[in-house]
Amino acid sequence: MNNSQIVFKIIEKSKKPLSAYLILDQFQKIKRVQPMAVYRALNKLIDDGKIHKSNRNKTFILCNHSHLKDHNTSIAICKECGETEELKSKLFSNIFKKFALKNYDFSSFDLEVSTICKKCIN
Amino acid sequence: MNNSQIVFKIIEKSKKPLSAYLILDQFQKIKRVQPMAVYRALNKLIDDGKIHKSNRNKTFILCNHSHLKDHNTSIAICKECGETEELKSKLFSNIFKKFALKNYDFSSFDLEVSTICKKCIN
DNA sequence: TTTTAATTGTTATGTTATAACATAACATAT
DNA sequence: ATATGTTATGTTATAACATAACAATTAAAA
Repeated sequence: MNNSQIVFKIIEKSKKPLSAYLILDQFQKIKRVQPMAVYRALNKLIDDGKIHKSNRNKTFILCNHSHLKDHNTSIAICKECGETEELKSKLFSNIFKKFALKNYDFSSFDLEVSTICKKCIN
Repeated sequence: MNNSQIVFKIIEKSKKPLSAYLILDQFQKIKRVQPMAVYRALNKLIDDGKIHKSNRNKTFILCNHSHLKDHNTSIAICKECGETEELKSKLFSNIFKKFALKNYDFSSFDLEVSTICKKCIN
């Protein structure tokens, strides 16, 4: 197993979204590695479309492959607990098509919506 | 002028989205302050709905007040140049109403879409 | 006026991420 | 077999972003 595969496994096994340094902690139980190794593996997995990154929480989550045809990604994040869920990008691409913005091109996008999950709402 | 007002002015004057530490640089031309002072001012401005933060680029931009009634925010960011633009949240709140997700509540959200601006598209 | 709350100052530290340089490991062409 | 290309990995250092914890000051309410 190469580093990317190890990192993928770590993310796959985790119930919670993991930050790069939490992934590093796990990784170091297997092998002595530096942060750079984790970041490189993460970037590769992102390039390969196997994981997504939440910019808000700086965590990395599995891609659920619901967007194989379009390479757009859309995720929801709970502001409270950090839980994430992948959304159907199609909904948004339709909006972007309909209400075109003169300054931006939405043929490829990466959307992140911070909100609150129903467990945390109280 | 208190710190928040100074920070607001700095953001207002800038043509480009500024990171916290770029704001700090500007701030220090006026007064000797530490990063904490900037972050506190920024958080206050965000709480007051006067600015938004881009999680992707870690930059702070003026709120254009197009969302006074709903307190939701939506911004587009160019992956290349970091330019940002505030979008009409209404478009998205409609989607979220229509295609309700069972695990999330979208009565209040904060949406960020990374894409490419037409200047950078080539 | 004194006590309370809010803001600001300061130091230290924590967290996330990349630059820069070097080597290993393996495949393919000469 | 050896040179070359390519991808993955190792390593050190540091840049960039952010908060904790506590002290001092200022503003506002009692």
